[in-house]
Amino acid sequence: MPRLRQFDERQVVEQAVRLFLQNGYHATSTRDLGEALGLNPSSLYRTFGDKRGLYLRALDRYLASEGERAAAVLAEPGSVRDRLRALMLTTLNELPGQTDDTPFGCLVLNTASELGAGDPEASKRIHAAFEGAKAGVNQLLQHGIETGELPADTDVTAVADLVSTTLIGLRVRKRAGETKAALHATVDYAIRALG
Amino acid sequence: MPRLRQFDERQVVEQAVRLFLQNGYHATSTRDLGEALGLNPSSLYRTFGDKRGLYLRALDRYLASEGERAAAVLAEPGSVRDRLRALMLTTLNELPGQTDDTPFGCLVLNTASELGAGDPEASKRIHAAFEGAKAGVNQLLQHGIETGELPADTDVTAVADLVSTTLIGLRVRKRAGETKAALHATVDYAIRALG
DNA sequence: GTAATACGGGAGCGGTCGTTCCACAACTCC
DNA sequence: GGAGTTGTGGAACGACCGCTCCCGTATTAC
Repeated sequence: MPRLRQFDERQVVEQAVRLFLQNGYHATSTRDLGEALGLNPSSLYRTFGDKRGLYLRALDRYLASEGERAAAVLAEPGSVRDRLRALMLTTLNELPGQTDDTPFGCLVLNTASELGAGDPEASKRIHAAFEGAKAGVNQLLQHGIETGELPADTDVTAVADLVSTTLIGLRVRKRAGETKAALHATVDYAIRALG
Repeated sequence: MPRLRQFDERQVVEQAVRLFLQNGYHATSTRDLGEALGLNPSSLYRTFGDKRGLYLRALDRYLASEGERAAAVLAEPGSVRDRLRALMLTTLNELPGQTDDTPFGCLVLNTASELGAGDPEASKRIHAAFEGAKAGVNQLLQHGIETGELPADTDVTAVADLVSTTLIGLRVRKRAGETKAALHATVDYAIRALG
């Protein structure tokens, strides 16, 4: 019955992710979004409700793609150490289009820092992301114990907690503009610390 | 010759730190600041130039007080492990007045996340803070080796790098609203991981 | 006292914010 | 083809933004 939508919603949300990654929530105006997404205000508001709605959609999209990315890395063959290293390194990869002087960082962590725990919907997603990361590392470590790569008495919970906390630190340091060399060195230290 | 200033500049800057900690840079308006600081626009702008100037002053004040706090902890007597634990725990302490549902986090990291590497003056301060933290931990570890508390072959650079990255992760997790119990557990894991 | 100087109070500037509204276009169903 | 429904385009709303200006006031130097 109706007229068809003239834009790809998914593509639009992904573009919104980029904008929010670059400038954060408050510094990205609905006009910026409309222009970059090729949407006029009425389309934007009809589709996403309001700016916060679009932000949460972008956050969801980001979580999904990051989750896929992490799962793919963890599912690869190879030693646990290699996969853990790969996991850390992929979180440091650049999205195409971002420059070195304005690294994007992680939308989850940027959200946590900018909005704090004030927005309940955002908080839910942040904590889900934290738990997901920890669970992934946990599972990987467990696998390492089973194959004998890691000592049987490894405190999986503790190490997974530390590794995921280190991952957070790494991504914030990246957002702050630290060099790849420095971040890669930290990754090496972390792998080596596994013993 | 002139009329005396009727407010305590330092007190005003500290109040600005609190506001920026709570709401971030963009979500804190100059009117919010003026109201909370008891300053009308003309006084505010005469004293600090503009909003960004006040922000950088607040950042400087924050860096100074955090630096003092860290130095005090590191200078205390006791084992290296105890002091390292104390250092981590103090970064998780609450400022008076903040509630559990809007934890403040760290102004340095909030700045890094919200503004990215875009503001050169802010970036300078962020990197100085990172380097300072790493240097402090480094020095403490070195001391631990000299007293024999830590193994002589400890890779001080690597451990200091990892510990300071973990500190970043801890503070972001706090800002995200994680429980004290979870954060304290991570601190325990980190200390234990020293071997 | 008088001149000089910085401050306090507050109205108000131009601009941008998030958001809404409405006329019109495009599509499906009958 | 007409009715019904949804999307698009763009102007515009009230609120708030960072910031400036002006004027009366308080203080110091002489």
